[in-house]
Amino acid sequence: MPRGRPREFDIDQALDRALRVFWRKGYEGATLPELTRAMGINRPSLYAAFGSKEELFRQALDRYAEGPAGYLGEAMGEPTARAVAERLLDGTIEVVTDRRNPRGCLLVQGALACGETAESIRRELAARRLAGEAAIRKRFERAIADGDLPGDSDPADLARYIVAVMQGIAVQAASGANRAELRQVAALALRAWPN
Amino acid sequence: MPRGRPREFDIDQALDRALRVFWRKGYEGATLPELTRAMGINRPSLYAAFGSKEELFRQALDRYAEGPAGYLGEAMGEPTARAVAERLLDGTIEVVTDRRNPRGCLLVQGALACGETAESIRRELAARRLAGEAAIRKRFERAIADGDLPGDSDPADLARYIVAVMQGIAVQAASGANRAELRQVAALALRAWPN
DNA sequence: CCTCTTGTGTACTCATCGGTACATAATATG
DNA sequence: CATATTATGTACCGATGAGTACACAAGAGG
Repeated sequence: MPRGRPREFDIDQALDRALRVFWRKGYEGATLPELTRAMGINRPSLYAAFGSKEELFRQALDRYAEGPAGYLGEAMGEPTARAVAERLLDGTIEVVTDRRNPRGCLLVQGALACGETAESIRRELAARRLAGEAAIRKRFERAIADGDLPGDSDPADLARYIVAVMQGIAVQAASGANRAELRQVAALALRAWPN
Repeated sequence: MPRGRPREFDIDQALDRALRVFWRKGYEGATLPELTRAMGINRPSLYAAFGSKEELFRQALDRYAEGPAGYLGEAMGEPTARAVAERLLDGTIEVVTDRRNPRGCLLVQGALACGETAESIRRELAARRLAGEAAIRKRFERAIADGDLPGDSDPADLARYIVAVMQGIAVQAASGANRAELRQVAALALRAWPN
């Protein structure tokens, strides 16, 4: 049984709300008053529950990976490399054009406007982007073994290409591109796919 | 003859230095102490010469368009749509991997971590990105008239695609991708080009 | 030489940033 | 009921943000 006064808010819901703020504003752009207001709690409660703004951000990143960016993991389960690529692009478009979501990619948006303080945040985000790319590369390596990618394809190049297009799509969404326009981008990008 | 005490610094050089800081840190991430230090002047001189941080940023954007992003205008002069696309991708790679430059694209990086204050900056950057895309689209429309793009190609889609890849490349560069890796991305992207 | 104009440098303003001290409220355990 | 423990809310902290007032310096025109 938990001792002491019980927490009066739902910590998962609060984290979700914080994620939205970080997603919209980036790490440094999200201020504590904004965060606490969106989370419906006050400052000391935030610090008691999450430790600090930076720890809160890292937990929000984890939640992002499980939730809005979950399509990335799901895509890995597609049967062929081409299906993986299609699913990655479609998933990106779906997320960045969903009206309930901020436009753009948290891993891209979050990194900027970093004072020296947030240099560690910048590295963290770059590391997470690279980890995603590495997972895709590994999936494409398997695809070559499976025979659904030509043996002379370079899985690292293909992974980098797909990730670049995904990130480009995210930026375009932030510039105001709509779903249909982004689907055309994805379709064009897939014309380059080896077969 | 100019009246009063003469300015003791080169205003163009100072603007160049400011551009570098904005490029590296974004609009809000660039602080006045950083800016004045890089520019070699003190705060009142900055305000006297440029008006405000926001006006300084806008002037830095103009300089960016003429300087580091000048390849965009040059690319429009290429004889065919494909050559334009190649030049755009190559130019992007050149700029974002030049060791003398910050990594990434000012128009993408600058927008982030915007408090409400800087919402106008955000819009300005989105507008400039869209203006660049529109210029590319117009060039591709001409290419169709010239016959060096198939008549059933959609210039808007192609422009959006190329811009997306350019922006993706810029993000990848910020993640640490090197020139050779980005050239592979560009080569892959061009496999999708209509012929 | 005096004055007018413009640039420079120091030292300030006020707002806001992330983070916290402290008093109080709410629960579990004894 | 008493006490230990944890959460909440107010009100603060020092640091730093953008922007500026003001005294002084350097030139031009008279």
